[in-house]
Amino acid sequence: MKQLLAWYDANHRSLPWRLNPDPYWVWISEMMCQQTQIATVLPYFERWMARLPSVESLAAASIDEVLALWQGLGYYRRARSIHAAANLIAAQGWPSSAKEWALLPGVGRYSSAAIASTTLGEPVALVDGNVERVFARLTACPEGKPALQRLAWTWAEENLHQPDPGRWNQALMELGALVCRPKTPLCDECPVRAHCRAYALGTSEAFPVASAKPETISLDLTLSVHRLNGKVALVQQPEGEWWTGLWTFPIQKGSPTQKALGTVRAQVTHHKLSLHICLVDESPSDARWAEENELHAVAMPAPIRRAWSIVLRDG
DNA sequence: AATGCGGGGTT
DNA sequence: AACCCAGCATT
Repeated sequence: MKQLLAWYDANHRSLPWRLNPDPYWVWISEMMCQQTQIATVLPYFERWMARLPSVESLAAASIDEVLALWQGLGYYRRARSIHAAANLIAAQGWPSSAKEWALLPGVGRYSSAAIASTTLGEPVALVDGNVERVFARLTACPEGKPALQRLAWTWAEENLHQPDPGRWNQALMELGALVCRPKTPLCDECPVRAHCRAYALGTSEAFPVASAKPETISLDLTLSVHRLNGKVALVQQPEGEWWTGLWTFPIQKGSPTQKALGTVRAQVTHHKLSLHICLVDESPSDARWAEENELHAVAMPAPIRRAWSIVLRDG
């Protein structure tokens, strides 16, 4: 498997946090990259570093500003975790091992290993979606998700390249992202195909074996847009609701009783949301009235922002 | 080990 | 519409 490192050196993407493997940069990048594609993250990362260039500036920022910088990335709890962790780091200093990293909110087994191997050179293995797929094909693993993950972690630990764990981990993930892709893997370009059981069988695309998908749930929600004198009513979603902590128009469960101005559809994990937009005259009881021309600076989920642009166009 | 958490882009 | 993405936390 030594060919992998040479391949990585010659073919890896030049990412900001690789050019500057500072703990702050690597940590933020790992948080943004959770369940999110690299290409999506890049513009958010640049904007973030321009505004919050250090852990001290992050700790001093308001959660509203952090959420606004996060707007559009999804899984907004990550933004809250980062903000909370920044205050811990500002008070206690940087973690000095993967084990310490994993004590911070939002940092689990994968992220702690990624950060520690990259910034500290600590010999800790990791498995993400890429490594899991690489492992599944290399070994033609017939197992579904739970067993596959367990086996992949064991494999990663046994095969960690001790002299340079950070570069090795990056190389495994990069191989999964660029060559050992989910669909149409580029096996002819693979530096380790000589070791690949699925390639030998000619069935690379059959791995990893698909597991049962959760049933999609359809939900109707009514979005009440109250406008008055150039202002609009917003509510901040509480814990336990969709888009916790972000600003939205008042939301009721169910279909509207009046005719909707339009409908915005959004997919949230395995939920399919239909957001019916209704214009309302009377003022809501419990809301913040925001100037319409300041709305762009408010942290709103992407579907809500789409709903607002429909109101501006047709309302 | 299995869910819940509750987004977004790509094909 | 399905699929996947540098997962985490809780049970």
